Amino acid sequence: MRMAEAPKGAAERLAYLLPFIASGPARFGLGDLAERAGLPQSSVHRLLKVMLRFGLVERGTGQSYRPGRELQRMASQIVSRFDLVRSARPMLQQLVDSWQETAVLCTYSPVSRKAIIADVVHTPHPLRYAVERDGEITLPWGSLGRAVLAYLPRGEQEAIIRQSNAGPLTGRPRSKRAELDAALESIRAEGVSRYYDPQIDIAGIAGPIFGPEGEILGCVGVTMPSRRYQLHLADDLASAVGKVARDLTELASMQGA
Amino acid sequence: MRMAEAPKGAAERLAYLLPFIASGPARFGLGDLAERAGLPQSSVHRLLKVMLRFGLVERGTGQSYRPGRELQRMASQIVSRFDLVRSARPMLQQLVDSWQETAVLCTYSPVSRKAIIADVVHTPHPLRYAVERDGEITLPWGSLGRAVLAYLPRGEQEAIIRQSNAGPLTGRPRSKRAELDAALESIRAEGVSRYYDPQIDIAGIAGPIFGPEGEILGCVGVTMPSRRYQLHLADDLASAVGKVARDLTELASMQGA
DNA sequence: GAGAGAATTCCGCAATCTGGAAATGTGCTT
DNA sequence: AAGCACATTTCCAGATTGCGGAATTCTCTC
Repeated sequence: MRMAEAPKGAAERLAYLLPFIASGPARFGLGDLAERAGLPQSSVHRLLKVMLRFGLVERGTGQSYRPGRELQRMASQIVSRFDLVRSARPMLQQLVDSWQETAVLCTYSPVSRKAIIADVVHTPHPLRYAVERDGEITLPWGSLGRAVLAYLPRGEQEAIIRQSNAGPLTGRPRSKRAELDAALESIRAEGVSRYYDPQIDIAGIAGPIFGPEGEILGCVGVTMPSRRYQLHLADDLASAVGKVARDLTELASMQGA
Repeated sequence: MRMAEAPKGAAERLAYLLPFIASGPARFGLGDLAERAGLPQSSVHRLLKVMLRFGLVERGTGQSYRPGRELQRMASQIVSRFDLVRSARPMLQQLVDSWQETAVLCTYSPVSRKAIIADVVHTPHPLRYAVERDGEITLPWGSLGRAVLAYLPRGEQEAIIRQSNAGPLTGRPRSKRAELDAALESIRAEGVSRYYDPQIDIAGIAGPIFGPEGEILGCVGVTMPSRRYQLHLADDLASAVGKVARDLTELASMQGA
């Protein structure tokens, strides 16, 4: 969907294709992949031959490819050391049980410079937002995005802010830079990101999750309509969310992450 | 550890390095990786720069690299569709509860042409074999290996048998080819692999697990000292193991695997 | 602050990659 | 069965990109 992207060089292109395969359908054709990736078929075919040899893809029935068992194996191996999603599940559930609001886990994707919704436990309330797994979250908006943005290295922050200003309008004027900086600073000060915007009727609280070397992995948070936000004891909710985030950070540091 | 392996070309080398990173330590140096992979440092460095750009690796504190968040993310995504290891866990536990013998889950790695122990639940008996996660299993021996080998395409079977004959001695003469073929045939006939060798005091029963397109993913099985094997009602055990294997196959087909 | 070891850059040669187009293969329809 | 449409695979010549030993720079350690 993005344009003006066409990595040069075999290694770059292989790395570039990997996510298309990992997140693509269980069966796909050469043409599909070439189109999705925006690369010439003959080039994709050459790379696919390499991946075939290394088990990253395999041939399916008829003329089709599928993600390879070696890829599966590697994925299991990586995840088996530390599975953030699995570790977080019961905690999300716990948050929903206690507060009756939707709990979300996001992981940060350094490449797309977005946070991706890795897991959700929905509120029992009938009024709730359509938060779905694998959804993308742009970092400068909302409690979830900002909980991540606040802890990114300065340079990356800059790039993201510039990029999302240039990006498509989101229905409201971009917040002023100074305002955003202040918000990020206060997130770092409190260790929890709060967001409350009655105009678009959304509110939330989120806490950052770090890896063993202090790099930000993602965040946990709860989101709700801003009207319901007012009914909660926000500070209690914030400390509950903060605790979950810290617990996950600790887990990530202990296990290999 | 293997020699005479040095993939030519950037794409091949990138694919070649991936598993070293995925299964390597949480922190590693350029030199480490270069040595483990048997490639010149400058080449590895060039590839690492590419991976860096794609988030497959990241810089750690000081001079070190670590597996990247993009790699984690992809792994989670792949695993979230269908996690054989997670699905199998309760079934392994169940087998151990019922039979008091060590239950094992293996996944087949097409590249190394071996099965890899993905999970184990140990028997409560004090006398048990040292079966450990991530351990490698050569296919021509044992119930586990053969449960996989029996369902591999003919060509791959040939390669594996030839390769392991040429390989290091394993303490006993290689079984005759005709004998092995007969064993594999009977495994296919029964749908379960039985192995019983009083000489080295080991026995086991294993069943194959298939993916959505009929490709073999791995196997589940129980292993034990051959003396204990005689005490069990082998047919009941075999049907229990077979059921677990079929259930996992069905799960793998329903979910995206 | 000096030294050891690691990571990074350099550079000329050439092997590997590139992509349009042609050839081959596969599955579906008549 | 035969033919058709579409997807995959091969081909090719030009040149971009990869290659790796050696020199340089950087970073921890003592």
